[in-house]
Amino acid sequence: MISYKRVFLQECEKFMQKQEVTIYDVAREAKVSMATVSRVVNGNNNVRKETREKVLAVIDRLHYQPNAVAQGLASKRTTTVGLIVPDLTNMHFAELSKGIDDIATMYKYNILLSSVGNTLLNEDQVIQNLLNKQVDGVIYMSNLMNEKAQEIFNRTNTPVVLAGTADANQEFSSVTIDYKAAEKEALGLLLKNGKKNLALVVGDGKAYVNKDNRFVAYKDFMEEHNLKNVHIYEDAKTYEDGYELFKQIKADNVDGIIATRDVTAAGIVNAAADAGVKIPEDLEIISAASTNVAKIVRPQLTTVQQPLYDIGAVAMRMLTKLMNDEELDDSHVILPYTLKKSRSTK
Amino acid sequence: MISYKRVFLQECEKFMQKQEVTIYDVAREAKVSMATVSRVVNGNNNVRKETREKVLAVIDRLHYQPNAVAQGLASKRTTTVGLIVPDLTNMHFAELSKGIDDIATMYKYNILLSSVGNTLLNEDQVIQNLLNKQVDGVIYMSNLMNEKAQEIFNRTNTPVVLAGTADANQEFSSVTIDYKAAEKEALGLLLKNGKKNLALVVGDGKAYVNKDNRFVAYKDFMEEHNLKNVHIYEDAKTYEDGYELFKQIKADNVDGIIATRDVTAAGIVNAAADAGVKIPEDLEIISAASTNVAKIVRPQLTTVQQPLYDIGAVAMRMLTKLMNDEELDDSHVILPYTLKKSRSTK
DNA sequence: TTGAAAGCGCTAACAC
DNA sequence: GTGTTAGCGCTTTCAA
Repeated sequence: MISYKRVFLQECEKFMQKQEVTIYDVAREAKVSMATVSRVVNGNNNVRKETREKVLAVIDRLHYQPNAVAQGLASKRTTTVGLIVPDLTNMHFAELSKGIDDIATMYKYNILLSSVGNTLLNEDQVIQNLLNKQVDGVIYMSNLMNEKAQEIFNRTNTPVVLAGTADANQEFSSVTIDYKAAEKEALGLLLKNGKKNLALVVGDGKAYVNKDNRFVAYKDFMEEHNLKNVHIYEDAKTYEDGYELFKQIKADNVDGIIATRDVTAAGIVNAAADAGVKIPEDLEIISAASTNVAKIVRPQLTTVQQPLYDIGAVAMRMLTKLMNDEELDDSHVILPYTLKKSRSTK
Repeated sequence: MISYKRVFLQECEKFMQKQEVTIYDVAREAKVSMATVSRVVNGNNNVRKETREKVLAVIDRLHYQPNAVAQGLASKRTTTVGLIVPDLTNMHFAELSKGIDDIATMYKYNILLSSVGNTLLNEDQVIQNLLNKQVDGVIYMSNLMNEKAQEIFNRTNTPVVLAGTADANQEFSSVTIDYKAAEKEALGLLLKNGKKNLALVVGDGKAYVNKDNRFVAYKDFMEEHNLKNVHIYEDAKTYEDGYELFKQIKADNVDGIIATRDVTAAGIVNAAADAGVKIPEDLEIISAASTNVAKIVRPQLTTVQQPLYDIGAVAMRMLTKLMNDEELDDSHVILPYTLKKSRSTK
């Protein structure tokens, strides 16, 4: 019965649209079983050389390509990993993604992308959707996981690695830098340069790196050095936000700034220039990120150099191990950063 | 027999790891057939209200989530589209991707990402891999499709839309701007401002937008206006490339530049400033792209504003129609651009 | 409105 | 080294 259908389809194909060649067709043409074709396709060694060659010839002639969806269903592995990212147009995430992508490619994984910046879908819906697609693993780079999302991750066996972020309880594997130490070192530089009225400019105040790290480090530092004027500016996400914020900064007599995004820092720098405020004489500024923008703006920004590409790459490498049921040497990798001095500080 | 296995698994689940609830389990618990559960899950109206509610209650209780891989195999639709992009850290592609992503989300498609910047895999291998995963459609935004890739696309029924690029023969649906007109308008501005020694600075000279559009428009323009000194600089991709290139530009006495990337333009601008060359008095420059960088660099860049987000969004919308077997009103959409004058030209 | 059953294209025991 | 066969979890006729 099936063979009738096959024959019919074959006849159709001659006149109609492009065929879908299946493993079944290859087996028939090569006069072997499906299992043997499967073995050849998957590089299994238990195939006689001549058989292999015969099968490969047919595969070539018929332009056979395995259906990865069927493979996925049968083998329970999709060779696909989910990537959860807030916004690809933010260079921070683009750089992380590149590291992830390169290692994923190396290990023959595809990437299923999910943005969560969008308000159309909640984060937990996005994650559930990804898991329903049977991804073998997930890399999470968003700012803060909500409770529902955590619950979902806990209910599944799919391994998860956080890249460039972490959860407060360290329940998930993660790759980060020491954000607190970086923050303190940067503040230390400003203080050493004689600045006393130090401010913190961040994008999302609720993000783990800010709330649980930079804010803490900043407050510690201020207390340690007996500095009373605490200035934390939140929601400064764009160049324009930075440019606008400068008025406030000036009104507050701030003379030293750590900005978490360098587009924001660039906005502040340009606004200062336009207002005749001299950098670094009257105002010093350090960016906690470092993309192209940091070297394009004049004066060039002193930055905390995060190894974003490496963070992504290491996270993906860790994920490949987890997907392979290997043990991790370290579930919470902390990569080194460097404070790169440039013209926006003395 | 099956039921034995089920019972065994259920017993296991109580002690062991997290379960995988299937449509079969839901059907049994709700005392209906798999078909009915399937209908409920897929919002089919042919289900009595009470039955639906009963099933939904069980789904909720069991935390049932459909296996999208199995759905894909059975229905031959994966609700996934492939995205082929050279480099996500290039803002041009990041912006395009955002438009694509938003519309994809709106239509409930996931995005399977494939970078082709990587030399590990050829473009055609990447594309074949995407198709093997049974994506319902593909958005292609790379620079130039090689022949093998075209062949693969032609052999498949999977619809393809090119975003921000096109093929010379217009065989594929595409969304672009009128690159030639934009180029000529920009050159016209430089000429009007008294610049005579006009140069073109591009990244990839083999890219369709350059080879078949900007180069052609440039050469036309030069001929039309009887300008003899043709200067085309290729492979200027980064800020540093731009900065380095300035020496050559100066040596060639160029006084007007169109640069296709604004990081490159920024490099040229900063190099000019460092060399004491005045912009726009001695050298005018227009960027054919416009990202944040164009407004951060001083003097701000005059740019050709491409509606990148819209190009991506329209391309994805077109793809949804093609995947739905709808007719397209127009297979080659051309979106408007604007020449936005700023401080890098008079 | 519901159910039974035949696939979707492949993998992986298991048998030979 | 190769074939047989029973699934993977779902959709989709077709019949009732």
